[in-house]
Amino acid sequence: MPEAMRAKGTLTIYDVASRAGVSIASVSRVLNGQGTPRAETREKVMRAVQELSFVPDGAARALSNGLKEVVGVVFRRGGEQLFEGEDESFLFIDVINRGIEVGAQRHGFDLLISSVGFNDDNVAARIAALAGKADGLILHDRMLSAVGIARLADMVPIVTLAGSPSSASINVRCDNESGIRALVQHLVIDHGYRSLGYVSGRADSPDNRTRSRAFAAEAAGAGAEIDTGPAWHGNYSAAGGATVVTSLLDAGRKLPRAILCANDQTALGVIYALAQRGIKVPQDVAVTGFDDVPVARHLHPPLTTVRQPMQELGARAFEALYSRINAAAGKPDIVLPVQLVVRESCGCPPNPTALSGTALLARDGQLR
Amino acid sequence: MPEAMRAKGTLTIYDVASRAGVSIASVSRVLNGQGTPRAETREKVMRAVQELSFVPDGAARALSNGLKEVVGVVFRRGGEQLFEGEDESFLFIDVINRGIEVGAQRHGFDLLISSVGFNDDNVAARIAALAGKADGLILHDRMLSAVGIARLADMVPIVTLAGSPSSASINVRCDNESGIRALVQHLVIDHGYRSLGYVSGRADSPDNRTRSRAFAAEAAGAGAEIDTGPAWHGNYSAAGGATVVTSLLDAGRKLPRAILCANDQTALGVIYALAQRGIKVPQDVAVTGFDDVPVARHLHPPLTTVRQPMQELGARAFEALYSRINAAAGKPDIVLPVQLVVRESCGCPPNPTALSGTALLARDGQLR
DNA sequence: CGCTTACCGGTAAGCGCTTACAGGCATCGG
DNA sequence: CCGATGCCTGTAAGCGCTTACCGGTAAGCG
Repeated sequence: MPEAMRAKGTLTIYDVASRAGVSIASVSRVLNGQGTPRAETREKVMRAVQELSFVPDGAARALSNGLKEVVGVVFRRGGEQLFEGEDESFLFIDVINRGIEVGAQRHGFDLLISSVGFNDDNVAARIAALAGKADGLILHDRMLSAVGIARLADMVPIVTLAGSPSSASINVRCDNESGIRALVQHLVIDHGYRSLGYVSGRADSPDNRTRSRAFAAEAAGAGAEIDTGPAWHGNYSAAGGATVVTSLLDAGRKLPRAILCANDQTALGVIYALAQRGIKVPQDVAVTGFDDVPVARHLHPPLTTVRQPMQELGARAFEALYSRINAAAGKPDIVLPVQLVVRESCGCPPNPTALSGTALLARDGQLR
Repeated sequence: MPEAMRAKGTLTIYDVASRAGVSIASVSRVLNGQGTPRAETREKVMRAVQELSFVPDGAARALSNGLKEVVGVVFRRGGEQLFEGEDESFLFIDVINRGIEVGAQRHGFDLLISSVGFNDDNVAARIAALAGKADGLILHDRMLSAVGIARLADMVPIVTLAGSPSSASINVRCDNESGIRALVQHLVIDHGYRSLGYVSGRADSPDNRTRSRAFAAEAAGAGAEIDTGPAWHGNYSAAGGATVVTSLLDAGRKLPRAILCANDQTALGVIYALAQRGIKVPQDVAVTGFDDVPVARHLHPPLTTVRQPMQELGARAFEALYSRINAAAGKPDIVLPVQLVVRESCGCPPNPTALSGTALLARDGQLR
């Protein structure tokens, strides 16, 4: 395959050196600001670089100094059948990635992106290949088993998002417990709802497990009844949320006064299914989400949820990885605060200052 | 800086070779399926690779065979002040990127992502650095001047999105002319509107120029009056669209019966500003967008617009780049078809089968 | 005026991998 | 039974860059 870039007369540091009339070492030194080149030398080199519009080869550089300045990011891309509006789901991931990128750029790193389909066979192989091209990896939720992560982790530094910390990898997540607590308290104390249900996310998601556990604990603490069981298992998708409601209703079960959902997507489906059956939100049943994805405010009614600082989640993940790449150790479990966002799906009145739909607002500075 | 990954006992092909009791050449051959290694040799190598969980270094590989299997993607990230809901704007770019990635993965390539802020100083330098790490570059709209692109293009293959083709670079765009034509005809012929206005995008955008020109030509052809002038210059943002309407109104100008917007974001702002002044859409003034971003259907009223095949735009951009990387030439100007999406902002009645809000629909297969 | 000291710049050795080339061994034919 | 013919496998060169090391020149000092 060498014919690939050979075709274009690849220019190298040698070309620059000979044009500038100096040695390749000098060129390298000027380009990297090492040593103390004489002003004249520096100028000759710079001129040659300009004239040839030379760009040093990243691969050679990486090979030589053992640093690629690249971080790999791996995530799942959606499944096959989607709810309309579910396109937005990738927004969640994309916003986090944007945050990673912001952090990365501060250190001259770039992001090497690789998504994995839900039924791709060779996930581990693909991730390994990515690892070979990067200095470290950031894995979104549920990409690899714990052992998979462990194995990978002694090849390259690893940071997981919404996973679990391990001896070898760092995890970054938001404060699920506080978010659920705020939600439960708002529903039970402020609204006085006595019965609650929780539509879970995927069973293998640490975030989901934490939220689920926090839900049970908080509800008990607040003295509310909770409705649980396998019928309440969702999978983070809108379709999953809709299915839960539909089958609950078909089984003749009475719904609790308020339903908490594992994430906003699920809430979207729950609200839809409720509407299908003529059940009013929030008059008959209140519904809440988790994440505060951008569509949340466009739903009818606007969704009460918990905002995760998504950009910052990404930025912190990069920072953690970066220090790990530089051999610095750091806390293996990074937890970011969340914020309750009260809209109308919980039963609160419309907030007159925040028009849903197309309001003109300066954006709250989430990060930086 | 060599201490970076040196810290982790970097394992190399030599380690694998000695553990397997063969030469590094054999290891390489097995790993790449070159030559005809004996079954026994292959097995010994594979076992050693497994046991050590060895992953070949991408940089060394790239240096050796002149192919990094990485494409760089560069785009602008939004400015500072945004409309609420404008977050979605990056969805447009992200969907295209997703398309690029799908195409890339088919050939074992990964995406190296780099966004550029609106007032970053050293854009050219950053892009050049990226070029050094990739086999080719895909540039989103308005990243670099024509000469900038030309200079870059004799370093690495370049594909631009929504730009202009040049002797050195390939461009991929959608069929703006047809989209505008469909819109104008729908408004003039189907609805009978006789006066039209066009809120433009940024003046330096080829897409915008094409749309603007097509608008004038089609309107003239259809016998409609058009309202133009500097007051109609927007900039692709919602704020820009709102400003156009507001200043038109403040200047006491009468609005045309229908307003076409350069993109959906602009339409969002136009609809907002109109609502502010108590002007009804579509009863008083019809409004249309361009792009069909996911929020378009959530607006009030749902936005009539032109759908760009965003995923496919990305996929095609990659394919073009890929063949260019392999020295194959190809058409320098790739144009993809668009589709008129009629909703309610043009004055059409609600479509009962397509509920806005949270309808449950299988998604129309845009691409694969 | 000659020697030390500093400062630059050049030479060359790798970084981990692919692959052209050549050598070894076994098999097959004469 | 010996030479020819392949089929594998190993050796080594080189991809483009960084940097340790060393030699040369000029400046500083006695």
